[in-house]
Amino acid sequence: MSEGSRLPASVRTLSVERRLERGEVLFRKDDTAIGLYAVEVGHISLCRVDANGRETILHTAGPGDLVAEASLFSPRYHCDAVVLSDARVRLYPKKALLAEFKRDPSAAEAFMAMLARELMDLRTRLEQRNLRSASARVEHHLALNTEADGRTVTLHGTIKDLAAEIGLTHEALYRTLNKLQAAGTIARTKGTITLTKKPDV
Amino acid sequence: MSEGSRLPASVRTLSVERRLERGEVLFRKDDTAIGLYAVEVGHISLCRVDANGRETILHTAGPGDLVAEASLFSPRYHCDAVVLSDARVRLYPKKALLAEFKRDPSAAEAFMAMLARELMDLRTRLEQRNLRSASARVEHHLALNTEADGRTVTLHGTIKDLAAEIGLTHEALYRTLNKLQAAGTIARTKGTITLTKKPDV
DNA sequence: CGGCGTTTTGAGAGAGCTCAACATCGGTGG
DNA sequence: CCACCGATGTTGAGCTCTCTCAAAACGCCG
Repeated sequence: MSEGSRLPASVRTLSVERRLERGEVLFRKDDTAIGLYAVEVGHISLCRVDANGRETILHTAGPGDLVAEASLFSPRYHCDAVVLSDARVRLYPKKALLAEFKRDPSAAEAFMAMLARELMDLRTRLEQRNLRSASARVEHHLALNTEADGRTVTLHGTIKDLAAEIGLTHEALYRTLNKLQAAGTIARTKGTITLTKKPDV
Repeated sequence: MSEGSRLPASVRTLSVERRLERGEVLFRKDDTAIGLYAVEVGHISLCRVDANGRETILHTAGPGDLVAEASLFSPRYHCDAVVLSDARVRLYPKKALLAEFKRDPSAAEAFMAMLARELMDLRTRLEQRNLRSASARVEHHLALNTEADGRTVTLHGTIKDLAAEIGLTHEALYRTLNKLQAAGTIARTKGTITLTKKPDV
């Protein structure tokens, strides 16, 4: 889902690996919060069950994502965490983490920085979702994901993955890429997309 | 835009108010990062300009939103901040903020907690945007914004505001609310929407 | 009463989703 | 080496849903 900004190495030693099968429950709402998790493999669904018993998904976390950061500052979890597909996660016990933060302020700062960076990223993604047309979304994504040269975008997964990331069906994405290519906005090679310089009207 | 989780009171005294008119620039990419801003009135647009000179909007911050939290951990800003509509913002100088965090770890913790909470909120919002149908979005929003009773949702602005918040046109929202009401899913009064108990099939 | 913004309803069109079929590419095993 | 298989990539056609543009009813305030 996300590229996964790593937790500082100093706190990684405090973590515990855990493997889970689909359907298992990582934690439930109102369970005592023992820490946050980093998803390494698989998917975890965070959801809440309403008065009618229907569940509402808050978020689906994939490899590289953190789960329940807020549990660090709360005695209990605020939603259920269910394993969607066989997963490997890493538990960072909150006690150890908070102690480490107190012991080493730079670790705390690194964690804050990580949260802040992820916030930025999410806001940008949300902004992207406000764009309705497929081409606008694609261009938005491309414009913000170029290499240093400002024109080349390296694809890190399949086109289907990209489609999911930007909230389009893969068919729509294929067609949009074709249109953009035909229009001369982009050029494609095996694993990259290049933005071609547009004349300034 | 958001409800606006406040910064801890202890750091508020470190802040400086500033008023800006539409079109003014709060900061530019690569400017020295002097701190983060809290938007109190108006809107700030965060954007980046690509190689072709076209700007891409990363985020639009409104009252209650923080801007450039990541600047705390970076020597320079990473995008432009332009005033969209006459605004009042509050600058929290990073030096003072970081010093305060070091002096009082609980302030640091409170800040972290705030970031974590906002992350949760944003992820949920992004999840909501993955729902394509208007009714699904509305129900998602309602299910997650009930009062303690789990059934009543208090509207804090106009319906138009709500429409913008969940990413629909106001027309679509009106029609959807009508449908849900006709279907018996919700009931409406002046400033509230109530979820009516659904029979469990 | 007149004006302004919200609420509401109507009609039409476009864009992406859905379903479906087919091509392509790697990997696997006979 | 070739047949097979699954997943990705690609294209087609129809449909639904929301957006857009328009207009009218409503409520609030000066």
